[in-house]
Amino acid sequence: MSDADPGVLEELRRAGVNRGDLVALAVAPGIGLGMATPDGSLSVAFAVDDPSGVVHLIERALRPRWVMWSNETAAILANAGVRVATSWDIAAVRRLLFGGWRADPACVWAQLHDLTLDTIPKIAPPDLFNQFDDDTRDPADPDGPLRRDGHLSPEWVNGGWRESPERLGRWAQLASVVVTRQQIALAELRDSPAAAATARSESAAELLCAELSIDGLPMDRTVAEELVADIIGPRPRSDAEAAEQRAARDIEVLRHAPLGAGADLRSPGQVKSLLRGIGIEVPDTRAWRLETMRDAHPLIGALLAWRKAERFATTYGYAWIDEHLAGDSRLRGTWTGSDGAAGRMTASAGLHNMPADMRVAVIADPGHVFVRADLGQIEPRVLAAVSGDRALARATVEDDMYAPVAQQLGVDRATAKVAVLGAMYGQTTGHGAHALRRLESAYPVAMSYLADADLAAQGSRALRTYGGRLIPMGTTNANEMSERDARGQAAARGRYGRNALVQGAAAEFFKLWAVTVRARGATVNARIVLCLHDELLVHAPADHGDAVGQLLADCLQEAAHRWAPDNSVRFVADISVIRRWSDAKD
DNA sequence: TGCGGCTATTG
DNA sequence: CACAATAGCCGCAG
Repeated sequence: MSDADPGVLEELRRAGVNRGDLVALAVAPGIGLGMATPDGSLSVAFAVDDPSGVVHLIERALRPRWVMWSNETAAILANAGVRVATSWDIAAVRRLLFGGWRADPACVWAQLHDLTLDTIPKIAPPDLFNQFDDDTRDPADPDGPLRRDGHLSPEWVNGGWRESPERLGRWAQLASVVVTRQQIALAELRDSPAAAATARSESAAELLCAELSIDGLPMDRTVAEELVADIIGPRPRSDAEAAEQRAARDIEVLRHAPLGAGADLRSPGQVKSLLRGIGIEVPDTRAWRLETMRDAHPLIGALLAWRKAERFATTYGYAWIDEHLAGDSRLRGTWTGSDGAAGRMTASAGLHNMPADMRVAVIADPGHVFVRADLGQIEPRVLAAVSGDRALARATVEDDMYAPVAQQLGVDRATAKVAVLGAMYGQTTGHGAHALRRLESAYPVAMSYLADADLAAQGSRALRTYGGRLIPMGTTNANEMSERDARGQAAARGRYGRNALVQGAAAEFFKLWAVTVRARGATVNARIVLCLHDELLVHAPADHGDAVGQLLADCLQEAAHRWAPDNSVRFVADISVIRRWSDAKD
């Protein structure tokens, strides 16, 4: 650790930095570190090999809220083993305020300074453009981060900010300017009083994402490979052998076809022709459709089995294991805190859509357990909370809220469930239509909340979730399509908007729960290893298994109280302590 | 080579 | 077979 450390801590103290105060941070390993406070009381920059070490020191002494341009900073810290408690993630807050996906510094800066996004300068080819570049520079500060037109310099944005300690200091200063403007913008959202709280939990979720990407999901390679072998056979030793296995799988289906009828089973069109050859006419060849005609011809069953094997061969086979499962028995993907639409967490490497069969290979380390918890009926409970429907809220006192809803509607439970889900997804036709009318009279507040969202989205008007996240509604070019198509598109937007408010609020609540668990679990070495929309998988020392289970339940109540302070809606979770993910009962 | 369509998996 | 996502392969346009 550098000699500068005690000094910098003193400087923060002198500047009056306390627990939870905003301190903007820019780090570049091997170069240095810059820090600044929004009120200008502190601005430091110095060279240091391991900036994360300095951050760690300050974190232990003061625990400020670290302002970061994006979770790249969180990743640098976490890679160095430094896990800060709280942050203000500028990119995450930008997505909250303005929706969409783009959140790079140039874009954030422009938007908060009322500059149009299409005037953002792009990086120029070095030799061609240098002569013109001078025109845009600020004569008083030619190498500075700001251009005369107010935009950030593309040279700075594209890595120039980390070239020297001085530049890191200025980069942190700019971040501290941005955070103040973001706070003002959040406060101006009068219809979304929760927005500032959402900004903090979404920021913490970015810290969690950086850690999830680094930690990975415990997975036993031997068990995973055995499972793959059971389904598609042993690992091929050459490309030729792989092709042989592939052909052998194809034969198992094609031997049921009329003599000479060949088809590429990977081509939906050719499969349709193949089926026509055995007297089966279908609009598409999806599994649920073929399942209903399994008895019609032995080829159908063979084809469905082929599909399952093919899925493992192409997506979750040996190549997937080799690419994503590291030597330390961790399956790693890249996590993002908020997708473009409704704000759910997403992950690559198939972490969110891994076949359930693969869960047998997700095994806790020796001496450890998984504590798994999944929220029960999260979307209808969230609907009750965000719409403020007292009648629907009363139903949430039950573990199974569909039971009282069914009683209220005078229908059976299955019908009630389909009706509620249909209302949230926008189904207006078919079997659900009758029960939907009953729903409207029993829960008018919740149903009109959904209908309003539907109507606004149909009119391409942007929406905000309960937590304040903007759901932008793209306008489609209606004069390029028929009247019928235009109506279909509007209806699709309506369904999308209706669902986005429920799914989006549920995602925000889930993240608040997750970051609460992250904060409280640290003291017993409990680490979240998977977030699955309404389910948390926590890896913890076996001795603490039951305590962590209780902690997950406590954190849920804490999150519920902070998120919807009137406590009218009850949230429930199913919690179990297990050694393998597949041991959880569903 | 890029992209829309189809398919499968998860919540 | 509604809402969301990631991911692979095929077929077609350029």
